[in-house]
Amino acid sequence: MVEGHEAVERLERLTGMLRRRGVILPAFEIHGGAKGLYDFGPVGGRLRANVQNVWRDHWLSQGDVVEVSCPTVTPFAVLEASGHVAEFSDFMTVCQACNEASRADTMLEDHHPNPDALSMADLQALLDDVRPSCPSCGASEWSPIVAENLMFDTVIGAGSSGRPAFLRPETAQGMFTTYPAIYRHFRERLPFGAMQLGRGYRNEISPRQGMIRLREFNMAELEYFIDPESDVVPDLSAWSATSVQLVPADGEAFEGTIPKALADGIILHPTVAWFMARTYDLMMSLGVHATKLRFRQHARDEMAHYALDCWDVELHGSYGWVECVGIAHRGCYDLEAHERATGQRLRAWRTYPEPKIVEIDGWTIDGAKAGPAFRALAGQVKAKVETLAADTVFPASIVLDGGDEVTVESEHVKRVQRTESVAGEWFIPHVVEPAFGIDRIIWHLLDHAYEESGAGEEMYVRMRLHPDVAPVDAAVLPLFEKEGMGALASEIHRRLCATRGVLASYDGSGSIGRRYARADEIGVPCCLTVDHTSLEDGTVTWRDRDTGEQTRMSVDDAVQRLASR
RNA sequence: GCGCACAUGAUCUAGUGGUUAUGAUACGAGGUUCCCAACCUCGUUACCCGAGUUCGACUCUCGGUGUGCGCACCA
Repeated sequence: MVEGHEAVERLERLTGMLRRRGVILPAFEIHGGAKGLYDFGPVGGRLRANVQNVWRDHWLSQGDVVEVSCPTVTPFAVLEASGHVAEFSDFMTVCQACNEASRADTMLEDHHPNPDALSMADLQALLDDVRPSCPSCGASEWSPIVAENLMFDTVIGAGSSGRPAFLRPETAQGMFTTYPAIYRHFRERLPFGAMQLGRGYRNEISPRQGMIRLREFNMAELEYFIDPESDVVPDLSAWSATSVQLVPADGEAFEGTIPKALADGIILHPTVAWFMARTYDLMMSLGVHATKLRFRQHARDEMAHYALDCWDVELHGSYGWVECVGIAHRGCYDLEAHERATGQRLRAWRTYPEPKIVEIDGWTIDGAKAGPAFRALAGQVKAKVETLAADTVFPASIVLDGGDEVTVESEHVKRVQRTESVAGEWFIPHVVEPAFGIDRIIWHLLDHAYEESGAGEEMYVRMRLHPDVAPVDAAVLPLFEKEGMGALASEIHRRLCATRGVLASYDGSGSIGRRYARADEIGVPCCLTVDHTSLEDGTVTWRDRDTGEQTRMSVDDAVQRLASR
């Protein structure tokens, strides 16, 4: 996956540095480590927090989005309703000849219209019956099927009273299950969004590629609920000059603007286009390189069956193009699924522009007469009668669902004639979901920002992180730790750290050049150096990470500048 | 999950069935230095875990764990 010898070495130097400096490191290493689990260390912790804050502020700025936080432990029934129990299970079988593991349903596709939907027992029976040949060696002796569930399972409560549960594989379900509260919060008016930053869990068969495939990961999802019949179109004019790389499901990759791709029918839905555009802005404000970002549309057969359109944001880095964001139009799938499973109403009310006048003209039963006449069948008779046309002549013979035929006399029925005014209707909102893999994004921020210059012993490393996400805002460096310069620098350091939103580090060891280098390596955007002049007039030099340029300014100005960023 | 390879200070690495296990960088203390990994002195830190073979294992064998790569998997 990693291409080229030089790229592999760069990747090794980068990951080595991230470990050494406490940015990202394997978790539980003193116990031997655990696959697919990573720590954000003393430097990485704030990097992650900064990325999450930029993400949070970006979406909250829309004004119609709220943040919620739901449990990671999720009852079985929730994920059964959402389809995850079925979707996240693969039925594996192992070839007895060559030990190659294969998915049973994949091998049986030619023998059943939809083997993916079969129960484990039925699939086993079909496998025994068909005995497909192994795609690897051609033999056809298979081990019994084993269910591989990609979700971590657990139990809520102890002993026999415990309810089966999973650690959530995505945060989205929490937004769907809490939909009624969100709907109420927004005074029952679409569109609106709910978002959540949190952890998700997938018991991956084989975590690989460092931070790219994790078993526990940080994700951030936004569920934007819309009225499918609304003709309000988001204003995309702000992006009419922003060219992005687009890879449509059919056709060649090209560069173009999002509004044009929508107008040309390549992007299928205006709200999807809106979130693509907003996501592009977010990626830029995090420091992603525009040339290393592309939108790739899912092919029809790649999309979940309910999705109406889906675009991934892929970022390019040491592992090639990696899916980091998915922007999916999920239709009404999720709310409908939970509604079906619970019987709760997960809908929104749509008021018609004009109330609809409905003429009701038909029949119903006269309970006092029909009840005694039909006794146990009265309910069924009522249902049937209410479907009869207004011009039905009684007595009439009708056939009930059970096959019984009854004769309904005119005394059993009453004419119903009235005019009703219907103000609106309930409908299931559609959902557009941008879902972000925070760890993957952070990885690419680091990968894009990491810059080496020189070679061998002379190599110099600079992490050109965006100042909004840089783990440390400023380094305070006394030129020498004597004659009061150290004390003054310590004072400035404390003052900066006491300033809301600012984190500074103090470094007094080694030559000044070495300390600049240490700061550059983890991407500290500026260094404030205290020298002899500082002792005289209270100024410091502000050194810019990227240019190395120094500006002399008062301590107050420097603090002010950092605080207002 | 299968196969191949690898595992030595904080990092990168040398090396050995037998005394005190290399080197560099980094880190710490001191000195020097008026701004970009300089220099001098001193110092701290390591053979992944567990069993086995052996008088003796960091070294050999097996198992585990982790890492990389290939296959499979990836809502």
